[in-house]
Amino acid sequence: MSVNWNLPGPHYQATLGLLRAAEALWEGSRVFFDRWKLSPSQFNILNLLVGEPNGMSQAELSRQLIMHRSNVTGLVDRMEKRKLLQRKETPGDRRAYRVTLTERGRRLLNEILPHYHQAAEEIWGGISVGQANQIEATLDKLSKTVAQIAQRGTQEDMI
Amino acid sequence: MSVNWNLPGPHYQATLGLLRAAEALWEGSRVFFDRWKLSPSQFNILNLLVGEPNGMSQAELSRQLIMHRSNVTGLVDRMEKRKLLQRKETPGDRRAYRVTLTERGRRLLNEILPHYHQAAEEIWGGISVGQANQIEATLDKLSKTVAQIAQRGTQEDMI
DNA sequence: TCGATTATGTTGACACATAAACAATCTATG
DNA sequence: CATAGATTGTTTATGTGTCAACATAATCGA
Repeated sequence: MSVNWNLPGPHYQATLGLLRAAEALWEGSRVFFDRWKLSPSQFNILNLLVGEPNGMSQAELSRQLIMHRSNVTGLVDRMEKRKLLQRKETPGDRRAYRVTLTERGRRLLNEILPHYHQAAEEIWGGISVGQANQIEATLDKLSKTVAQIAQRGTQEDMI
Repeated sequence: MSVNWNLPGPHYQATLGLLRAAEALWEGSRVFFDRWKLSPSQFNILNLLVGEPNGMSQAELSRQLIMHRSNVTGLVDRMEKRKLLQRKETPGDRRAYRVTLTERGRRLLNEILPHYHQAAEEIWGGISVGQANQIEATLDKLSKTVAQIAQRGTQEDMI
């Protein structure tokens, strides 16, 4: 008895801190966009669509935003109700919509972007672009590893 | 006309990447805990309570987890229904509960922890403890800055 | 061309999160 | 002591997210 079960490894605290920081960042962005009654996802949709004059299908949006199709339905519903977006029919495909920015949506995005850029500069404060990129790269690697590990647990009955 | 409005600063991409990584990490932890039908928040509750033989009030939980009181109600409801937790009355305070782990909750946590520790080691892979701590520190600083900036926007009508 | 498969969007059931409003209770100050 | 204010937990409304099931429509292979 009393083998070294459950002993936290050296990276245990770092992982807890990482997840806490990730959550704090996400929450911070939520509060930031609250001024304009937008969620981070809604901002991302505006940001994606502004470069697409022909719009995107909801399925494309769900892939870009890494979220389920069914969630896009509700997001687009609410943003369409606020007249930030509109659904147009897709020529040659009677299933899909083209979701495009309205003039009102474009105006809102242009109102937000300067604040967003300024916030981005402040967030990184004294950190150099090189360092920022390095942290981003590390985080990106970490995210991919996490995704792999997480997936592995759900595939224990593989062939 | 044509001043440098809306020009993305050098940190713009890094910020987008940072938020994307944060989201990916959070999503990864969600999928990881899914094996045990737990959400990350539920795991955090188990993890908090295991060190508190006398339990915690729901208000204390909400402060530790940085979430709204009303959310704790539902989380504790669901976990109590699964008999992972129990609400006991607080002597001397008829408003509050003491939320404590059941034996079943303790067993579940002990089942998860080894996997969690192993995942933590894998996530950080070749990264040294020193580097991990440095990244954690940087992220912590970034989170705090984000929180400040986010808050500032909601207080424009201050005295 | 027919039939199976795949793709798209919606719905319903559920979980998780916030905020506001409420009742019950505790606490501190006059 | 009395009462005004703070704290605790719940409820309701709303938004965000998942998943499974569904109807419709497109596509591809035999």
